[in-house]
Amino acid sequence: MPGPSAVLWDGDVLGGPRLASVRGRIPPTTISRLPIYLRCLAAASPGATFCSSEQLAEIAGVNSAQVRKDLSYLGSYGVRGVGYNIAELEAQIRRVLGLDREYPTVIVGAGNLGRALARYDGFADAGFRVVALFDVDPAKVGPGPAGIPILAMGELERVVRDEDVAIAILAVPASAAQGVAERLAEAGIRSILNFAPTVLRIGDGVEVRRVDLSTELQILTYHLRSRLLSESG
Amino acid sequence: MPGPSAVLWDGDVLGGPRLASVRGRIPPTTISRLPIYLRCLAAASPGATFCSSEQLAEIAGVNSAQVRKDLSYLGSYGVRGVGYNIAELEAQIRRVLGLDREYPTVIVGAGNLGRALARYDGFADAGFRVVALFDVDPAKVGPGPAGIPILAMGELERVVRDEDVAIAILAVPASAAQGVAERLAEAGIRSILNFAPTVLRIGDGVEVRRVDLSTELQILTYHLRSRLLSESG
DNA sequence: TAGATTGTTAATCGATTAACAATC
DNA sequence: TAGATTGTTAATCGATTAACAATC
Repeated sequence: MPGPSAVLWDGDVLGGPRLASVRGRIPPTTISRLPIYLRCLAAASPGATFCSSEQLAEIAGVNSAQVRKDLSYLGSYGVRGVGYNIAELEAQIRRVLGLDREYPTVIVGAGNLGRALARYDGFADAGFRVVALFDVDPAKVGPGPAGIPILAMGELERVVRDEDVAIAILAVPASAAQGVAERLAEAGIRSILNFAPTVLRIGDGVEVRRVDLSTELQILTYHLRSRLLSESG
Repeated sequence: MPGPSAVLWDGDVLGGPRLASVRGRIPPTTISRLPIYLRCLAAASPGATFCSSEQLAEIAGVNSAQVRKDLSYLGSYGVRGVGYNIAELEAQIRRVLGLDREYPTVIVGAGNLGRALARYDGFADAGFRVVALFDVDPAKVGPGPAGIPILAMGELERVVRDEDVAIAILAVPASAAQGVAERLAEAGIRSILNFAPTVLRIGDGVEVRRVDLSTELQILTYHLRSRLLSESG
């Protein structure tokens, strides 16, 4: 086993004995594709044991060289002439993404979006357990959707501590987002999924990902418009 | 005026006389930042007339050289030594993104997410008018959220035609997404915002953007895990 | 062995950013 | 003019992809 100074971090810390280590940084673009591959593998033919990069690329809608390069960052899970062992590869991707445990999650903002997200099955399916919703409006406090309680904002720090919450989903108005994000960071949250249409300014210790619904639509209209112009021009 | 062969497309087609043309392709990464800039400009100090690339960069959370490069693709809207005229720049970004008109939009899937999206103010604020929701479940057909009707899937083609719908928001289960996307394409929809956790395989004539909620959370867990490992390692 | 497919190299492509001349 | 800031160039960085040797 190499000394700790030889590796940046080591996939074997949580992994099984059969599996090679993950060495060095995995590029962000690769990370963002791993969940897609995971889903494609889960959807692969039930009987199959192996899956080629070509097949995976076809389902995921990417280039097969990209699949091979992406997977090479995880270590060697392919068999030349055969393909990738589906079960092994799935396990390794889950391990690299940290999906071999459950993540207590809170949703801040119990408006339309927050409540819909609380009911969204996809989160639970992927191992994200929503332990509570929070809202500034005292009238909303009480039993919430899908059996998840809606709590007062004052409870935030206590719940984060008691339930060991690592992830917060931010579904508050843009005007409130920055303030709430700062409170979450202060309470010890290290990961925020931000649905508020605003750029959060927060320390490096907190990872923020933004899901910006209007922005996505506006990018679509750019293409609609340019297609229109090229047709009429 | 240059001949049509000299430009790929021309921002003046819908633009005012004062404004320079947009020539050539705007890089996708730039397009995806334009909505952010637009929001930052709208949020800029109400009294101000000009805004520097440095200020804009600060609010948008990007490098100021990037702001200048991005904006340079739109033509020359800055004044050296002064900054960008906020109102002019806003107008030009809206024009480039095609936001100088309204877009009739449909939401397919009247589940939790579809209904929450129908109620989401951000869409209407940005000029996206949701004309109808659609659902396979006949029991859901009838008056829907925010005064928007829930219609049977059979009505899809008629509504798309009659209301000149260009954008569809896909909020159906993954298993149904591909089939619905093909119907939408067939009906003449050119832009799809896909919330179903699946990669759509569809012709080049249809622009698809994916919003993948579980994937976003899984990217967060990757960083949580690697932070955990580097702390304990 | 012959056929298939990986893992990796090297080329290409595109995006970011520092630096600075142009110019308000 | 002096100070400020743009617009653009060139350097750097990172991501994609074709090609192919390694090898099952």
